[in-house]
Amino acid sequence: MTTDPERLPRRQIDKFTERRNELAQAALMTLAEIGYARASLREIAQNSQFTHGVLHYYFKDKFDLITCSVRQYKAECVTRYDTLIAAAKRFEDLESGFLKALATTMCDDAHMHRLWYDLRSQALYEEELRQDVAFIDQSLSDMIARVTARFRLLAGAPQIISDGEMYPMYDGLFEHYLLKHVSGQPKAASELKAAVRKLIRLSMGMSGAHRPVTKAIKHPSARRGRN
Amino acid sequence: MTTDPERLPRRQIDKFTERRNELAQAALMTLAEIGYARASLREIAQNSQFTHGVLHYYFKDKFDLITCSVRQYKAECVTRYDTLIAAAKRFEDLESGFLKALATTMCDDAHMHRLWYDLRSQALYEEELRQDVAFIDQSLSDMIARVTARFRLLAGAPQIISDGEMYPMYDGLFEHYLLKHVSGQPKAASELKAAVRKLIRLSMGMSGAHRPVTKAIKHPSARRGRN
DNA sequence: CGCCAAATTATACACTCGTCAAGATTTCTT
DNA sequence: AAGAAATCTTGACGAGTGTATAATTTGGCG
Repeated sequence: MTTDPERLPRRQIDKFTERRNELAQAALMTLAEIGYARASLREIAQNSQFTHGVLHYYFKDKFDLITCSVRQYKAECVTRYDTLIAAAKRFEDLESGFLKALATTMCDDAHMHRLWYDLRSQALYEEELRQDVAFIDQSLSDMIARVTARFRLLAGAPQIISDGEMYPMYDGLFEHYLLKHVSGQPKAASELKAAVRKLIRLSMGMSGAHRPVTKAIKHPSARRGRN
Repeated sequence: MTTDPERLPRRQIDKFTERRNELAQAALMTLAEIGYARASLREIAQNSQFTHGVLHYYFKDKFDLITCSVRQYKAECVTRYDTLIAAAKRFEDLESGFLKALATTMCDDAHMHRLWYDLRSQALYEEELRQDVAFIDQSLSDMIARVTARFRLLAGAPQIISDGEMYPMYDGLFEHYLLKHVSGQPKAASELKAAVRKLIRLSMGMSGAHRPVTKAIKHPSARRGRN
């Protein structure tokens, strides 16, 4: 029988959830490595410092472990571009920084991203996953919304497409070039940047060739540093 | 040992591949129903009129069966909008027809579409799947390219974004609203249509509010044959 | 019909899976 | 230090998997 956390003193609850998170983290590694369908409890335990039996001590069942891992995953990736947004004062800086960050995380965190697409696809079949997946999707959509809002502010462009409609397009591009990257195509990252750049321009009513307006935010003092 | 088709008379080859396709079709149903990860050979056979042993008579192994099914799947969906393209003479007709067809297939063929996204996600993990997935992806991209080319022709708009970059955006929207639809959101279909409509307009340099130009194909006779 | 090969079934094997419980070990409290 | 509680290991169970092979049925042809 799993210990009921509600009947434990505060100190033990901390330790309990602490180990839970520790195991969830290890599970996350295994999930990212071999995928949702192939990640068995024994395999997950083997990538941790415990044996497979302990998983049932900290988690009700496999699904409890998976969802705990997934929630942990979300927290890692949702604020990825926020410092970038806060720092960028010019359209070009935000754009180049965003594109570079996108391409970098696609390559460096490829395994985590593919896990996300794996889980989201499984949510098409397993109803139990949908709530968590929908929450993460919304978080990512919000993140894109913050970026695009900043883009519009810096370029002085109006919003001609809603945030909820914008995110799936970015996501479609990311998923597409992620598959190309994982498949070993070396140009996937640069192609992602080029495609997203066009989507940014499109979504703000700029033709691809147009130079961004960079509506003099405050003082248009310096125009240097193109890219 | 599986019978080698190359050593059989022509008549038996037909029967052999015929049954192969028959079984692949049954497998496709099961795959769409319960997903790639959960589709066992016994489950697949149970949805056919045979027992699971016969699968190894017609297929080398499970992967051989899966890929055969996947190739069969592709053939069904790639020419979906071609008659629509050929028939539409005005921008508005093509647009409304395309949007309606998109929404209809998303609802009616939801299980097949979710299988496609399932398989594409699994290709992120299983290298053996990537070639088939890449081929289907390219076929879908070509299909979108034919549609958008027709859009541009009817609206007299220039191409401001490449076909290879356009497809993932359409696909991202489709995948997004498919998940919403499968999750039971009744407005998913109409939201898909609204979002794709905006993407069409965006990709041709029209602001969302603008009425399509419908550059009166003055003398359609001279433009015939473009396809 | 009788026969042989193709086609199909039925069964078996070795393996992995999630789950569970009993026992061993560590940690904490008093 | 001793007992109690928390934690971890070990091994087992039944179900399900892909694969392989022997047994059986089917169908065409001399």
